[in-house]
Amino acid sequence: MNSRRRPPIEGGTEGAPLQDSQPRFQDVSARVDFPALDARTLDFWKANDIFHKSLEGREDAPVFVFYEGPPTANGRPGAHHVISRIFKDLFPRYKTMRGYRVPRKAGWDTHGLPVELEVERRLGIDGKEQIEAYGVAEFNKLCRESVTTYLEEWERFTERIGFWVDLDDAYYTFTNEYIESVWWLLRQIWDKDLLYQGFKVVPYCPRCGTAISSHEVAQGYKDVTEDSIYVRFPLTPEAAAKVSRGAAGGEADGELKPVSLAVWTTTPWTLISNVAAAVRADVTYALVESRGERFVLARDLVEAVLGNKAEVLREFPGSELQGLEYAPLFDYMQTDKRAHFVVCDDYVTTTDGTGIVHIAPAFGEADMRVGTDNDLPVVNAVDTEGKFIAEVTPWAGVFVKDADPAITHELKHRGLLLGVEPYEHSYPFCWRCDTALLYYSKATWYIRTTAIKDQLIQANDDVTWHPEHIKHGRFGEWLAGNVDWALSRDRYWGTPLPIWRCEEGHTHCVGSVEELREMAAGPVPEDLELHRPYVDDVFLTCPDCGGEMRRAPEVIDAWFDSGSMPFAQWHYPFENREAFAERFPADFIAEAIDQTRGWFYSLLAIATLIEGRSSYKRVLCLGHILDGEGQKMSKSKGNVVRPDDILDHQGADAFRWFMFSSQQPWSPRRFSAEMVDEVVRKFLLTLWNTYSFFTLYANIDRFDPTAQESPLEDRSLIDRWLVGELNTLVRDVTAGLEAYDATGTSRAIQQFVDDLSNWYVRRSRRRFWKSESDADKLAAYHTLHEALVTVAKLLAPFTPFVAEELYQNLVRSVDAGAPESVHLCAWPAVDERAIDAGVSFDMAAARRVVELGRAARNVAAVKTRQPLAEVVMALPEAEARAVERLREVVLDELNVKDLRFVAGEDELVAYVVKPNLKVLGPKLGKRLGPLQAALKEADAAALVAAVRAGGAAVVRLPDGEISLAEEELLIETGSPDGYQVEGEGGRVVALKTDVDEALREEGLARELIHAVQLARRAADLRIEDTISLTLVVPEELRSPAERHRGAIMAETLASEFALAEAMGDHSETARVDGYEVGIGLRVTGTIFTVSYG
RNA sequence: GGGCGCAUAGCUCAGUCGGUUAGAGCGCUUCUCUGAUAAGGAAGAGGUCCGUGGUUCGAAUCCACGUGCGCCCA
Repeated sequence: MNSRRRPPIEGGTEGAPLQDSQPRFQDVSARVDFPALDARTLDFWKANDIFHKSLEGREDAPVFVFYEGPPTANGRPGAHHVISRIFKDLFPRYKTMRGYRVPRKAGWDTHGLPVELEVERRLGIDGKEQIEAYGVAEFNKLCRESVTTYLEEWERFTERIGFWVDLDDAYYTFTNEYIESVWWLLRQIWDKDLLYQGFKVVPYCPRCGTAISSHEVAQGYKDVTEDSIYVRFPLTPEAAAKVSRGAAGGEADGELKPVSLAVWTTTPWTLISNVAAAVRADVTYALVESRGERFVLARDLVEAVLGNKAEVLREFPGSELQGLEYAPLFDYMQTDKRAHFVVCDDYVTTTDGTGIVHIAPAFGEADMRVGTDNDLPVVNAVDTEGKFIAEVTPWAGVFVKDADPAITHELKHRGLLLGVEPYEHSYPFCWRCDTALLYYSKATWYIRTTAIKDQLIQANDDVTWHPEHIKHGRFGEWLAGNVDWALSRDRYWGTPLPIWRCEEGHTHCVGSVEELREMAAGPVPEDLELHRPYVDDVFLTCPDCGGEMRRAPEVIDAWFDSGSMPFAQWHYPFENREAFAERFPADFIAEAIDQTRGWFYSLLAIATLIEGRSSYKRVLCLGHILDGEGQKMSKSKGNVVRPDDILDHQGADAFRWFMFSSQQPWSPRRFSAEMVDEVVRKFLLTLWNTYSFFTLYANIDRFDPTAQESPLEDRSLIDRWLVGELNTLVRDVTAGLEAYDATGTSRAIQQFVDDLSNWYVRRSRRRFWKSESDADKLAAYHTLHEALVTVAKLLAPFTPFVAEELYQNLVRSVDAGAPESVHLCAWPAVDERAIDAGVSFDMAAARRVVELGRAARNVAAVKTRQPLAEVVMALPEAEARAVERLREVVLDELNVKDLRFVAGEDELVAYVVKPNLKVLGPKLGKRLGPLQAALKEADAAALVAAVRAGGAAVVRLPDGEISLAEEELLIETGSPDGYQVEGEGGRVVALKTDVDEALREEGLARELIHAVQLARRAADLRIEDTISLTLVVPEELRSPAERHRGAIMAETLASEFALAEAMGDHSETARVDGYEVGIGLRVTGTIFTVSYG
């Protein structure tokens, strides 16, 4: 047993063999307070301006361009903001270490409806009328304040999670400069004649008198059951004749029977405004007769609508119906264009109704589009309060939904009603007042993005998407179905639409403040605020007619603001033309997946309109955060995890590591404090303890990594193994991050740290303990130090705080010339020469047999503390040689005295033979089944003997014999007497389970040692305390205790040892091998004053 | 209602080109190791690989349809 020196613990200095009183590394407690570590790291970064140093002095370095998708700071940051901000941090940090200059300009999104709603809520007002009564100037002032309410909290949060971004140089979308750039962009679009005013059907709340934005509508969908009705649209005689052509009985009686289109609708009140009926060209329709009347409807729906009595007279494609005219049901409304005829459109389906859809362009988005495509009039019989207008005499002033029964009754009275059917569907209601929304057409400004659809698709082709499927999936299809961008909003707090119009109808789009001043009819205040209401007070002189021009009242969609950021963050083109040129387009952006139709689109669309290409080359889509039960986090459910709870307890690195390593970034992830705890235990603490272990012993031995070297080729196998694994890790993590794979890389690092702690350090512990300071010990220190330093660098982008802590202590404390921060270091380079496939192979082989041996021990129920005589193995030759080279490791791990190999596993096992399906499948086909049955019955040993002898195994099947070669069989094993065998994949490990008297006594001695150690701990002794040990043992344990007296004393630090009849002070009792043992301990001194021979 | 995605152990996730007994971690039970560790090791219990049908000698894997969930759009 080696004599060994114990490390001094706090205060244990008397007589310590340390000559150099200064430890080189700061002592590291095994206990760690990550939030405190975060705080001191943040202080260090701030005090030394590390972030800015990572940008300075790199003017010649290639630029890696990152765009910050601006969050809105009118609410507190939540757990879901953590994920995007840490992914936005990971890759810029990595690229910085790869030598790039990565400027990171922060940004804040400040406009939009959510901001207004928040202010409305705070003021206790509701709706546009009340805002105007309150005063737009004051209202907008509050909006401006609102978006900065939580700015400080956001900034603190951003720093706290370690997101490095330049907060001091942030862009805000509400500044005059930003707005001016947006105006310039709109002017470019205007000049291309792509900005126009049109009609849009929007969801509208008739009670609130306001349009409802789509995200508000989404909150208000409910499943309701309403009466739907089937009505007839009587075809004109000419149309009826065309449809009836060739139908049996059509001409027979000489007189043409009337024919009606069968039409279905869930909103009878829209029939007043009907202008057309739509069919689908490629659907088969039928002319049918039912109870003496003739109808046209989709063939597949005949039975569902009219029952099985209907007789089909004729079938024809929908395209045949195109253009046929019918008599309008109501004539209250005049039309200024041709109306009331059949059109074809692919949006018609045959899942409900009749396959013929009634079209009222004023009341449906699809209807509006069909109307536009077919040049139909827009007829609107409803006022802004949702009531019928005066022309609709019977129901003038009645709320449309309330008129449904009367309209239905009227149709029935006129013989136009075919039936009424309750219909369940989801319908939107106002989220504020719960009134059923109406779809309503409304004048709106558009960008004609459809004109550049092909360019958009082409621009998207150059973008790399993570995950890949979004590119041609969700996003690609969204682009393919592109509709014009509805740009205007009838609101207050937003970038004002820079369009002025005179009474003659001339319009002008202003592209700069300077132009505004030039065109203004009167003086413009020097410090004009470009928001409403101030900008509304600026009138221009019309260049065409000299009349007074007033600004169109709308503001623009806030998505246009954020999508303008590549330009507007620089006040481009009025300033910073170079900065823009250098930083367009972005190499990388990252946001949550819901931005596909938000920022990802607005960025792409605006850049394509202006520059003809995408403003980002690569985009990472992030999934949403769910709670521990997989429910969406929402304030109303109260299941929101506050980031501070995690940051204050587990720290930022734990939060980050969880996000990186738990799931792919784009999958929705469950999240709870418990899950982060697991990350802390499994990864951060494992790493920390390895680090703590290193500093403890390195300080005792005054190890200086800069003083001496340990050439790799002179190091032991396990050192070379670790260095090889380390370099493999560097290679894999580098390749992974180049491919933007955070999950695979973080998992690889975690696996390495596990191997480092639980294999390398555990196996090497005694090398650090031993008292001789030889080359082997030095090599162990170098190896562990290199591994920890390299891991710290690899971790720097992932867990920047703990990486910094390790680096400062492991590198900076011994090398003042090293870079000031781990984040200023170069990314580790792979030393390909250190990757030795042979060494990896050897260690993997050794670890496999150790696992098999441990399994065998457990199955045989022989404690590891009980030494065994031998382990016998049958391994493939290369693995046997590998295990031989690592003989000592295997012996120690398995606690056996000897290791030997046998040539063939048949010395150790009984066989089971199975067919090798991969080989036999293609050869035998359907005969496989019978063969499997036959092999179960066969004499396995004989078959194995036959094939091993170089021949073939012959198996009898019902349809004849079959010869099988060795490679066509799989041979498995089972256990002989006196041994416990475990086998797997052609490897067999047999542990000799017989225990002779000497082994038994040695085992008992180890049991005694263990009992004494437990007693030491129970008595709260320090590690370095030496003791006087008294044992009271039964007769059966007397011999082991005496025979292994030296080992017991050495292991338990006993300076005196006696076997006694009765116990003294500090006595404990323990059970050893079923016997009661008394243990007496008395402290006699410390290790440092005692030596062992 | 439409588009896209996901679905494997109680939970979180792997599973390569279609192949033999579907794995890991956490949790649970039992055992074990241990004076760096909040750890480590072994075994056990726990599986309708969402369902149905198809292709194939063979499907968690490929195809079709369906169900559930998420996102986006209605």
